[in-house]
Amino acid sequence: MSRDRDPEYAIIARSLREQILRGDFEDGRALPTEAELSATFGVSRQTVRRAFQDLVVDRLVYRVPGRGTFVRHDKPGYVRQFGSVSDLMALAEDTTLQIIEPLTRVLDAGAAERLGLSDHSVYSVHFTRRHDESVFCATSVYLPPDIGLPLMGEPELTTVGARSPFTIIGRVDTHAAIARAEQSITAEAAGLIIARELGCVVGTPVLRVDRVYFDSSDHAVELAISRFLPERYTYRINLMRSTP
Amino acid sequence: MSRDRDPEYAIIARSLREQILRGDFEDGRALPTEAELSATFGVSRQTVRRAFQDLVVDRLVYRVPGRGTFVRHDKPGYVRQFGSVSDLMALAEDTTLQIIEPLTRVLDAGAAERLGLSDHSVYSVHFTRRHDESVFCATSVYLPPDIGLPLMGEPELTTVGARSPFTIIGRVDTHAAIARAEQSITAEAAGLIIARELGCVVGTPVLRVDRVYFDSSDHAVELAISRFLPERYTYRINLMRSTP
DNA sequence: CGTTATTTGTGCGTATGTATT
DNA sequence: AAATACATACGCACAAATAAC
Repeated sequence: MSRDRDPEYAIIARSLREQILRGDFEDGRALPTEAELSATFGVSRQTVRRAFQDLVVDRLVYRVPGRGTFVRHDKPGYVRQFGSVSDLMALAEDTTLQIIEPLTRVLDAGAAERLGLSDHSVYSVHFTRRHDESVFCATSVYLPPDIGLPLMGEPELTTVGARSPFTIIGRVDTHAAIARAEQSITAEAAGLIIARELGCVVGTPVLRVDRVYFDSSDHAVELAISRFLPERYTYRINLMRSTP
Repeated sequence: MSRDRDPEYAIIARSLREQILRGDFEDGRALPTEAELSATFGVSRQTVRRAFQDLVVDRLVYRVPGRGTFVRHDKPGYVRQFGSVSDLMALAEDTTLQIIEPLTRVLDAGAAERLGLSDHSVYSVHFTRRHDESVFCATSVYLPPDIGLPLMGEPELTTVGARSPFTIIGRVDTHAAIARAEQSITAEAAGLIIARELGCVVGTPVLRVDRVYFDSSDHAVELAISRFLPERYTYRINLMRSTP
């Protein structure tokens, strides 16, 4: 009956996710059992199990046969795995971006140098990123003029407050194919601006990820500096010993 | 090789994983369909779907309704030159390790769970790591009993204050060859103990890296939790779009 | 000590929907 | 239009782990 494009299990998963994030099961109490949820939502037990799968993959809960389902005591959050450039672009799949400072031309010697530009003129845009309606990341993007100028026509980038489900690097990739990226990861204390945007206290540790993207001619086409809230985000990588 | 304790879907998943890593589906060819695998393995289509779930979660394949199942061409393995298991082992080349708490048997439910152990008994050792005589990292290592017990004979691990130029994972690798590792990175505030060991103020942001190493049978053989001083250490990775 | 009830895990069969070819 | 292939959803049965008695 419901015009919901979301399948049943996704609705159940979202409902449970909200309750968990609200702290309804904080004291080690178990979540409702499969049988209970199946009754209250009026679906089969298999559908409830399908909903729990998502929560387990997100490391939001763990399940023990014979006992029940429990929220993880260690901070869960949004986990993404970035092992390749495509993984970075796939970020748009389940997150939305909201413009804080629209795309404009600015003078920034540091950013220009990291982009390998002789001039100090770069195009910059600043935005936050959400998953499940909560902000987990604030990002500043710097682009060389030849990449940034054509993007000035995109209302998603030039309108303050605009929300859209895409990645800057996805747009850049249509102009200049990305071949590789250099990435460095460190920890730092949240400053005044970042703390306000992420909704945390000044001085809170945040994860800082700097990425420089290069096209096939090995010219830098984007510098992205992101600050992540650690309790809402974990950076995950799989490492292999050898290639197939 | 396959143990009868493993469920059917795990056997199918392992079989597919081996074929994928061997490169059987490299040229964009689709994997066998659910119906085909269900016939060849003599199981229901649901069981095949359950096997594919694991591969999708591991981002080894992606599935397209109406088309089929395909291996991701940008697997983590492609970044091996820059962020691989061997890189982690090479850490010993220019750093030294100093034992803070020697290798002992402890009860730790959390560590045991992450190692996939049914029992809570694990072997644990805690140490700092130096580069150029200054500490940049404090690490806690947890090992399953069958790996940890044989290491109790190593004086470098059981003597408080002992300094030596090696990595735990290097030792573990001689007992059980490491095939892959899962790594998650986040930021946190230094607690009392970590702050003292790293020589920083309590509350300072530190980079926390959790790694779980797996052998060729996909059994966890080591959990290492490291805290890095951001001003002395930055984590760098190069990401590639495709193979060079 | 075993017994029993509860809860999750595995596996099967079926039906229907949706996207692709 | 038809066939193919994955997605969702229901039903059922039994196994295994846990906890309470």
